[in-house]
Amino acid sequence: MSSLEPNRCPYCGSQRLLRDLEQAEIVCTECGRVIETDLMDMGPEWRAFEADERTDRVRVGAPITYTIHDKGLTTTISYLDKDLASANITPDKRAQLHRMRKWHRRIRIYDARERNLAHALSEMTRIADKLGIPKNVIETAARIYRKAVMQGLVRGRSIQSMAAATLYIACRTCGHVRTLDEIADAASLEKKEVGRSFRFLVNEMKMYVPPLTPKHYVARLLSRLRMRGEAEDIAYKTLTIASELRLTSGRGPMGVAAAAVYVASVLTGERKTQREIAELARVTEVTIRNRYKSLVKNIMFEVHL
DNA sequence: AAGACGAAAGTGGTTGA
DNA sequence: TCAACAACTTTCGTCTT
Repeated sequence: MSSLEPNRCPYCGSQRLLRDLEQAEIVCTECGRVIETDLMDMGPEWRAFEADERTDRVRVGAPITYTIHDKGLTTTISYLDKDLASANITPDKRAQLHRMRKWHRRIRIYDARERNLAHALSEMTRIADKLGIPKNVIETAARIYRKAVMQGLVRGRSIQSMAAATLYIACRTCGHVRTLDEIADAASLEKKEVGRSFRFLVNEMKMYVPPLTPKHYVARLLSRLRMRGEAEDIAYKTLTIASELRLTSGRGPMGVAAAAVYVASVLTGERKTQREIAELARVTEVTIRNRYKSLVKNIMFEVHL
């Protein structure tokens, strides 16, 4: 680590080196040359908003401190094609200046993007860790996010909500069932904000995101209620019939799933209260009742116990 | 007393002119 | 941009177990 870092400027021999962690560089204060770039920062992550973040924020993953990466110290190359004495310059020099400006601009855009990406990635990892979302989903999310950045879709929107939305898309496409609620919660964002970003991304990127059906939710509800076997069977059969009868379209899938689970609990005798199910499904009892009513009305339950 | 039921008013988001 | 609209929630009184 520090033994690998130079303590003497290779250009002028000076030992007055400045280790700039913000820029991840070592700079010689004598001749001003940058000696080392892309230093690894071994210190802890500085930003921590909650008590337990302070303890688990260690130097792993991408840095998220570089919100203002250059502290306003960027170089700009004048667009006046004049020299110091305001005299016109040769066509040769003009062309050179033009090239310099071009690359200067490109490099700045490039590392702004990288920084954005790094920030987003750490955000996504944080959310995913909280929810126990597997690695492959995070990677899918990262790919989608990178694409979004390249298409310029992230600019002007909060990185957090875009990161959360991307993660949600990844969950959907990978078949990993998570509600928008859960992800918004873990990201400490408003559901509607994440939802907006989600819809925006899907529209702009013309992605196909497979819809979530009630069946996706049923397994989770059942396992949280510790129900299996027969109840599982009944819930799935109910949903199959319900979707054939078009009772599910236009309805919130969670409400339908909750109702199916309730039906199953009643039919098998391992009765759960509506409130209990409603709480887990994050819908109200009234919604369960309404779905449940239409299920009962439209489906003849032939109970084989 | 807890749970289920249902009416009525309120909420936030979508849609279509 | 605005109003109509559908789905869902909140609230609350009543009925059932």
